[in-house]
Order: sequence, then structure tokens, then C-alpha cells
Amino acid sequence: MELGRRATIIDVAREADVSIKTVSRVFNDAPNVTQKTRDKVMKVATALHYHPNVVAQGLVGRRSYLLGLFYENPSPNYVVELQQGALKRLHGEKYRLVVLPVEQVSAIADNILSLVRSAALDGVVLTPPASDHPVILEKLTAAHFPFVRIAPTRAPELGPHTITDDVGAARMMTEYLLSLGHRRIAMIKGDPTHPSSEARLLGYSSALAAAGVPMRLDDIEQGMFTFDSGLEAAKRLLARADRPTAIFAQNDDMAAGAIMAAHDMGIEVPAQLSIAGFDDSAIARIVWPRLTTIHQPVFDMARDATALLVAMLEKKPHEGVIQHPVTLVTRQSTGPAPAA
Amino acid sequence: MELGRRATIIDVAREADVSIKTVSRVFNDAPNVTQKTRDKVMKVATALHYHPNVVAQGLVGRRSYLLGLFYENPSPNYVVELQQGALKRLHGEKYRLVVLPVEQVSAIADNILSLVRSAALDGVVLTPPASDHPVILEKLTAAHFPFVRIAPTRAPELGPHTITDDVGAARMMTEYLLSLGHRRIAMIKGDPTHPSSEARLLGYSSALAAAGVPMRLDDIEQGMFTFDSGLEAAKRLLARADRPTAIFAQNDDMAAGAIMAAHDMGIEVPAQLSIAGFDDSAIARIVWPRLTTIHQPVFDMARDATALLVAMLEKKPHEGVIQHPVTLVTRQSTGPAPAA
DNA sequence: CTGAAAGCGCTTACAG
DNA sequence: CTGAAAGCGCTTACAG
Repeated sequence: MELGRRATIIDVAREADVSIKTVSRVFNDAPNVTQKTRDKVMKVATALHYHPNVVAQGLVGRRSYLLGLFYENPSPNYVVELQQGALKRLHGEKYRLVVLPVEQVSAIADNILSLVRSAALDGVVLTPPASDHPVILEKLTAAHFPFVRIAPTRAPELGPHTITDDVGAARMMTEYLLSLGHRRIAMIKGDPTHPSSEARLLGYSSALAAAGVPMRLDDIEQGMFTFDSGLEAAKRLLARADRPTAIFAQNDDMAAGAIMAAHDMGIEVPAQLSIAGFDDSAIARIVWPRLTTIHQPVFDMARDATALLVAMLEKKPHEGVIQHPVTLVTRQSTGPAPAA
Repeated sequence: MELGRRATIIDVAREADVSIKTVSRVFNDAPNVTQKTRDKVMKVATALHYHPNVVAQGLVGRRSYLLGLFYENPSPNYVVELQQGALKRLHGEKYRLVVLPVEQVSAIADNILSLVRSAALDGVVLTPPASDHPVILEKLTAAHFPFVRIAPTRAPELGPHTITDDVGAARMMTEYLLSLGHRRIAMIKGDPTHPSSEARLLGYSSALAAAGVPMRLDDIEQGMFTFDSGLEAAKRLLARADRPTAIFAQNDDMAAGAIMAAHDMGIEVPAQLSIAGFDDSAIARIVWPRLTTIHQPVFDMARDATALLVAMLEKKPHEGVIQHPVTLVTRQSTGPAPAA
């Protein structure tokens, strides 16, 4: 064995005076090896710094032990939580995580198979809006390519996924704002290509309807899940003479933008204006006042989705759907509606 | 070819009526193939949805086309910028990026070789503090394992790296605060295991010395590069009767924490207290008032470090060191020192 | 309990 | 310009 070269199974077999098959058995915890042989092999392997070559294992097993995580990139906090959740499940496993951020999911939909195949992935975790993209779902399904989805809103028959109740969560937040006396609650919507935008709007409108509060179309502003889009949307809402007393943004980044707009315009939060977010990402405790929001267990969803994918790949039994609870987290950005 | 099975080079060769070697030539842009043969092969390959199996290529070429990105995880904004920079260089390449967040660099130092080998990486990008960790550097070097470093402060002979002038940047910010009339400028240090903490302290102290302003040891507080640690450190600084008029935090997350502390304590920023950060990460424009900070080109550093690594692996010529400029970005969190 | 043979899907080195 | 053979480092299927 020359210097710098990695030890192979052959090196270990030769030194331990066994066949390569026996070395293979030891490293795969296969039966039919005496403890004595096992110890001898392990001793040599350690001395030689031997690690099985995953690439060779992959070739014969027709798998790469590489999992892909697809996402668009609206919020760094969300992305990092996703990754950490997925990695949590993979820790100590042979699987590795390849990150696949895309500018726009729709731009890669047609090439999804080329992408996953040339990257030699064993499976992928899809996040919104990819988890609902018809072309992506169709192509992966037709090719029998393993995937799991986080928070899909349609086609539940297309395999295991994790979900939360977006509609119920938005209704809960709206009811909370109503309970504070607000009657003019504006909403800043997220990226329209993300299905959760519609779900959260639905929860909001149903809560208003149940309370007999008319929904005003001019109180709905379009955002894109980014801080800047929230800032701009809030500016439009707040520039009106007849402005709302509360703003419910569909994620925390946009809510943070709305808080910034209020600061810039000299409007006091929450005394003159309540602002609520959605996600409970890191940003919620960083802005001032701290954000009232819906806690979404992004970490848990990613960890469990990854667990589902691994179970599928290893043909082990697994759930079809895992639902995660959401909770209302009240902080300082919301308060009683100002007297009219 | 059964359904669901991926096409191989053999399938393409058979259909196109050539040898597998010819198919290999076409996909590797090798010379000595007539355009006619090339077209024929490509046509068949497209029809069969053929993609070369990277795993097989990896086995014969003794490489995986997998690059690892090591980092501790203080700030989501920093991490996402790092990843995006690295991926920018890899876009359209055969290489894929495996993310390797670690709780503590020192915890994995002894096993660094096991880690990179069992993950079958071709090379790794090291970020602070891993880029200065003696055990990691020694083990990788001894094993001839390819690595590049972002912002190392020692052992420049250990291979290509990207740097910025941490000392100069901290001096520049301190000089700016002095120019605003501040004479009591506190510093919140970062994680002591990160060498930049010392470098930034050095820049700060040298600027004070040059201006003839005495440095007070009780104006130096320890943080850990996290929002919460900045919040706590600032609370300690601001609880004193004789409090500083400016706080220079060694990163933006801690500066954001300091702003939060000021808000919570009813201290106006910047009228009563100036606060400055370091990094110019996304958070700098999200907190209110917006943060005066040092712009660090994290994206550029990661992109260029990755480019250096790829060049090394492909044995192409490359720079030894790439230095990136830092700039002072003034926003609303700093202002003239209050009258004494 | 252990091992020899074949093969995963490519590329390298060589021959023509 | 094109191809047949050998081999990368493992596991699977089989034999003993």
C-alpha cells in the first residue's frame, strides 16, 4: 500500500489473513463470523484506517446514499431549520445531505429527473412549493423516483408526507386578533405560487366571517415571503388615511418588514398597530417589539420527512402522513385595538 | 431494458450500434469521434434518458465529485450566504455540495479523517474556527486530503485560502465611532475559539491607542456570536451607572441583541447609544434602527474558496491567496456621541 | 463459519 | 477514428 492511498477491503483481508468477503461481513454486521475473526479484522482495519468506500458500495447496491433537499430560498431562518431537521435524522447514518436551493421551482420542473439522476440521488425531500408542483410530482412518480413531501396541500395519495393545519393556524391567529378588539385586520399574503398562501387566506377569511366582520379586499396586500416585500406591502397599507389596526403577515420575514415600515412611519407597535407573523422562525425574537406569531415546527417536519424517506429507501414500515401541531405564540407586537 | 431501470452506457452503445468506449468519448467531449457518430449517440442517449452514472465514474476515477462544507452554526444568515457562495461556483458542474454543520469544531477534530472518508468527499471547505484548528489542519495535511480555508489567521503555507483584513476592518469601525465623538466605546467579543475575535479586538485596541483614548477592560464583554449572547452582554454593559456611549459588537447577530437590550431598557439608539456590528448579514437591515456594520463578502469568499478547491482537484492553476475587501456601511444605529 | 466468482457502470491504457 | 480488455472496491449469489 503506497503512501497517501486509502486502504481497501483487499488490504484489510490480506493483513488479517481472511477473504474480502469476511471483511465485508464484519463491516456489515452480517452473521456467521466468529467473534475472534471479527476482532482480528477490526484490529487490522483500525490500524490501516480502513473505511468502506461508499462509492463502490453504491455502485453494486445501485444507490448513492445521497439525499437531496429541494427548496426555494425566501428566508435564511427557515432554510437553516429545514437543513438542521433533515440532518438530525441523518446523523450517524451512511446517508449524506445534498442541498439543492433553486431560484424558482417552476424553472427546474421540466428537468427534475435529469437533476436528481445526474446528482445520483437516492431520494429527495420536497418543500413548498415543489411539494405541490404538478410537473415535478408527475415526473418523479412516473419514474418511480423516491420522494417525500413537506406540507403538500394536494394529491395526498402520492406518497408519505408531513403536514400542519395551515388553515386552522391562520384562523387561530385571526381569532386572537379579533379577541383583542381589532375589526380592521389586514393580511399580507405570501408568494402566490406557494399553496400555503391560499390556505392561510382561507383561515383568515373564515375567522372573519364567523365573527361577522366583513372582509375588505383592499386590506389584502400581496407579498413574496421576503422582508422587503413585507416592508413595501405594509407601507401601502399604512399610507392610507383609513388604515387597519392590525396586520397579519403570512410569514415572519414579512411581519418583520411590516414592523420596519411602522418604525419608519413613526407608528407605534403595538399601541397604534398590532402586527402578527407566521412560522416562529429566529427572526421573531430578533425584531422589536418581539413578534406574536404561529409556531410552525419546521425542524420537526424536516426531521420526520427525512425519516420517512429513509424508511422508504430501506423498505421499512412507516407512516403515510405525519401531522405536526401548530401553536399560537403571543409576544409584544400585538395588543388591544386602539380606541376609535 | 426493464421499466424503471436507468439506462446504462451499454444500452446506449447497443442502440447506437457503437462500443461503450465511443459513448464514453461523446459524453466526455473526448476527441476522435466523427460528428455523425456523436450525433447518433446523443440522439439515442436522449431518447433513453441516459445520464452517466456518477457513482461508477467515481469508482474508476477514485473520486466522488462531492465537496464538503464545514461550519459551526452561530448565524443562519452567515450560513446561508456561505452555502450560496459555494453553490454559485458549483452550478452546472458535476460537483455537489454536502453540508456538514457541527456543534463544535473541536469535538470532531480527532475524527476529521473518518468523517471525510466515510462521506467519500473529494475535498472540503473549512470555515472559522475549523480553518485554524491545529489538529484538523495537521490531520488533513498528513493524509494529503484536499482542503481550502476561508479566513484563516495562521499557517498560510497550508494551502490556498481566502482572507479579509479583520484587524483593519475593526480599526476602521472604531475610528468611525471615534470620529463621531465617542470616547467610551465598548466591545462585545465573539466566541473565543474563533480567531477573528482576537483580530477584531486588536483592530479596536489599536485604533483607540492611536487616538490616545485609554482602553478600559470593563468595556470588553464576552459574547458567543449569537443574538442571545449579545443581548446578555449588552445588558451587563448598560446596567452600569457609568455606561459606554457606543457598543461595537463583533458580529451583526450580537449587535442585534444589543439593540434589543437597549429597546428593553428604554435607551434610545442612536441618540443615547450608538451600536455597530460586523458582517453586514441580512439581519443588519432587519433590525431597527438599521445597523451600521462592516460589510464582509461572505458570499464571495465562499464562492472563491470553492473555486480554489475545484481548481486544486482538477490540477488546474490557481491563486494561493485571494483577499477580499471589506467596507464600512453606515446606517441608522450610530450617531454623534451624546453630550456629557 | 468461510471463501471464490461474477458483476455493478463506468474509464484507462492499449491496440488497430 | 473506433473498440476489446482490464480494473476501480465493493456486494450478491452460490458453494463448501
